[in-house]
Amino acid sequence: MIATRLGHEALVEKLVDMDANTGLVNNVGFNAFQIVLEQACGDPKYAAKKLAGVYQQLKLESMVIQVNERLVKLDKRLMEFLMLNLMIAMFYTRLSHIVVQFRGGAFSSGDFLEVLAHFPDSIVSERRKKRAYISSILSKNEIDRDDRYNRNLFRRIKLGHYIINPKLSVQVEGEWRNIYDLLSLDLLGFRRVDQAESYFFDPNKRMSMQLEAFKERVKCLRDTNEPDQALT
DNA sequence: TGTATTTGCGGCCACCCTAG
DNA sequence: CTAGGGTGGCCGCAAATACA
Repeated sequence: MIATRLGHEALVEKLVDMDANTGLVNNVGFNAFQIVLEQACGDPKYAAKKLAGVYQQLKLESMVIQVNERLVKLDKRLMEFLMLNLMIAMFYTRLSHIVVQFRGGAFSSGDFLEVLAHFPDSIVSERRKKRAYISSILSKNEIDRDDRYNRNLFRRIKLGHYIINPKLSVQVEGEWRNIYDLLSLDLLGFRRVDQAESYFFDPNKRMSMQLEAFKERVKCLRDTNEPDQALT
């Protein structure tokens, strides 16, 4: 994990060859790939120079998730695969800011646009970096969308703003975990310092209130089947 | 094992809605 | 009222499957 964080390609290769388990998660619920993405999202230089090498060495294939008692396989070639992992990767660093900046907001196409701009074309084609395309993926996989290939990955909480479907589960170390049990809602608003694997809280009254409201809403969506009142 | 048919899927594009 | 962009339909390719 440290090796991926630092973008040390040769070391990652060595570890993967030694059968290091890339599915293990750290204390905030991230696996090696998601740590790579978090790093890439916050550091354009890392995205441009280190990302491609480490990405390749991790030898990703696919991930399996569980939604509505159905198993859904996401192949690594699918944009959905990358976008779900990006949402996870941006959970602590970016989501907190968005929640505070825009009342009742969450991830929007602009967040992906901004972050993907620094990704090399070998990982994301130019076409896939366009706003229209990103929007269409978000929309297509929104839980209420009537689309043949809707994978129910996202929940829209207002126009153009999405979060990971609160009823989505991922398999971690052989166990099915709800995504918001794996990612710690209580750590929203904390930030990572330097290369450390831990997060620190930056206290701010207004921010705390917005974050509390957001956390409550997500918990409610996860635990009930009521249609979301705030969505018009 | 080669060919036909089906199904899955990515991406293009136009319409329409929303915010300003 | 307008521009920007979210939304959803659709087209055509490619992989999978069925069948001889």
